[in-house]
Amino acid sequence: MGQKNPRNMEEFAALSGLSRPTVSKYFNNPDSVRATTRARIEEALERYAFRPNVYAMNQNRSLTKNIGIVVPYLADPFFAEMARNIEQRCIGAGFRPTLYSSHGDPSLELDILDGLRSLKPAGVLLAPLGRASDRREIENFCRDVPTVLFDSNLTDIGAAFIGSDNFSFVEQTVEYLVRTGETPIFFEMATPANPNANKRRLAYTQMMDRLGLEPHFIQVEGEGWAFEEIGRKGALKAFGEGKLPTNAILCSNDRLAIGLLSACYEMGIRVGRDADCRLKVASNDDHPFARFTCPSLTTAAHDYDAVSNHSVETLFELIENGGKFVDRTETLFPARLILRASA
Amino acid sequence: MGQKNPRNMEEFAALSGLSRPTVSKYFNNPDSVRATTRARIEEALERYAFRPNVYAMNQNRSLTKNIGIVVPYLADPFFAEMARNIEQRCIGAGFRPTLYSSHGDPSLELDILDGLRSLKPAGVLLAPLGRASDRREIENFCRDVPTVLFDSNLTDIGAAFIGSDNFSFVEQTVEYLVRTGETPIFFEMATPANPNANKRRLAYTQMMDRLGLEPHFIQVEGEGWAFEEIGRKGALKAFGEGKLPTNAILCSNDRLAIGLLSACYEMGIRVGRDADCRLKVASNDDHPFARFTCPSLTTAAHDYDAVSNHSVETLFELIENGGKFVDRTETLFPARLILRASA
DNA sequence: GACAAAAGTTTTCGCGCGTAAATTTTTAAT
DNA sequence: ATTAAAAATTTACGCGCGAAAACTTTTGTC
Repeated sequence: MGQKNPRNMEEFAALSGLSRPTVSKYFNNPDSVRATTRARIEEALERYAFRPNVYAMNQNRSLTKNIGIVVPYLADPFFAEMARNIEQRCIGAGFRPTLYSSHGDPSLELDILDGLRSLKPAGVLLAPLGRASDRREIENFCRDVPTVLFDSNLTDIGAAFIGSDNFSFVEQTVEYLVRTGETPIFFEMATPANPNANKRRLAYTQMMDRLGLEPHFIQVEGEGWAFEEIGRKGALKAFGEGKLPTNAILCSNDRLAIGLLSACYEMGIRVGRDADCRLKVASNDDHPFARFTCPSLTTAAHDYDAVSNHSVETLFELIENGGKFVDRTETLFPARLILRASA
Repeated sequence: MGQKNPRNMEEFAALSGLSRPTVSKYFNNPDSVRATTRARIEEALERYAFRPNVYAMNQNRSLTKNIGIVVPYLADPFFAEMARNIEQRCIGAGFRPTLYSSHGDPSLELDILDGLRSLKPAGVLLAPLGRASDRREIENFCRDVPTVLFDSNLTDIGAAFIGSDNFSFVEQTVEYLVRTGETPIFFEMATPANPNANKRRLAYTQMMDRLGLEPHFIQVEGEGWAFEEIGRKGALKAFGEGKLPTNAILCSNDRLAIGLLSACYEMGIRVGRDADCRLKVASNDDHPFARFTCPSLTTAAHDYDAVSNHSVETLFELIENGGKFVDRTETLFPARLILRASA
């Protein structure tokens, strides 16, 4: 303890009785030095507090051990959960993940990618904003930096896409509602920010067609990412305009449903399966808060783990593959229906 | 467009007709070069895509322009919102913020600080886990890196603390409930992770004492950060055990309240101000979802903006002051009572 | 218009490390 | 034990920039 900590790798190497490049090799890959050498270094690491200078390390490397994770809206616990999962796996694989949120702002999304570029990351996991994203710029970015898209697809951009199978979501929720004797009305934003929303609308139309039922829509106004408020306002308006054509609503996503359920409560509309309930509500996503709505929300759940695992695995493959895949793959995971009290 | 982009500052300087160090000065502070020089550089920047190498830049600097933001649990939208606010202000001031979440894990919290250390940040904004945090290690970190604590205080650690005045929260909610003729029972976790929770308990006891009322507690079991589920389970248990001593509950925080309200709904206990309601519920925080609970939640709101602004401003002062303050200050912002339907 | 002070620019050096090439040591097979 | 091959280590060099010191130009004053 009387010793002074080494100021750089040279000094540290001297203290371990080795040359600096040997120590350098160790830090880049501990298995690349002999076991006896490794032991000496690790012993020295216990005695002295030394960490290689990150900046000097990365200066002469074309690729660092950094991984960028970009999500569209971190205030949505769905993305926070995804990010957590992904972060852990990156750390486990010896990478340094850094999390960024576009906060719903396309120009911020580009700024983040711009900043990421100068960090020379080994790879990037990007959940784009969707419709609002600047396709052109993101495409440019993906050309330079190995990037895997997740959650929200931009056709032909990025080395691969991993997400959820929107058809499977709507298929299961529609089928369930119809099986219980209801005809679901599709509740969504008129101009959704996210491409998944469009796929869900399409899936609803197809499902209703297949089942020989007439599709109904409630398309609410609103821009941005404050979905709960948009859902609440839209529901209040829709309920105020008169009787609904049927007694069941299928929300495009859980955050809209949270708003809609709060509107129902406000207006005294009982929701659920009981005989005295005027309305059944189901939704899609299995948002972390879906089990705490009133009533708790019947919804089609993302396979969080599968999507985040497969995204990370795909990025690792991409990195090992030198940043390029011969073919761009799209992997979709099916939903799992979660029955709760709302339908 | 036929030109090739410069590979380094040397080449870029040549293209602008200047020497490299002049350009270097510009990048460190555009105002440190003459207006005519600045114009020439900025003109060249338009023509060629050049960004100084981040790693070479920071290698010889004792302090970078990085700022670390560490929150305890990012899946809580409260922290996501705070982080967003703070991020924006840092960017506006020319810093590079990076966001980290401890995900409720003390060892991860230390890992983050450890990683942050090697990034040589100009400063760090840290919202610690609280009770679970490793005080000793965080204290060490704060000795080496200019750090401002926010949201959750660790006595005498960090250069300053900025948070909310827990007494003001409970004072207002208790006073309101009592004014409306109710005697609030304090609903909280038996062993809360967060120091704010202890302060709120104390404030409740003091308030009840001051008002000459008998304090009542419901202290629910549970560890970790899944507060909604803890609140829900605890409420189901408490309601199942028989009649409550009074008809009003004050939750220690909104996330517990969200769980409690979902339990009320499940058990058919009507909550709110109406005559047919058996229970009034108020809470503290004004969580982003508090307006969407059923009924919407009466709660004491954090002054999000004030806390995040003042945290950032304090950090900037600290940085300008060379990383040290002569005195450690603690700044607390009062709450603002938000009346909604639940009480 | 002369001259000192201030501001801006260039010269020079070194930071801490990665990495290719040269050298040494270890391993394994004869 | 001998020796070639493999693995580990050392030598030597350069990356892209920051920053102090030396030098030059601009600014302001009388």
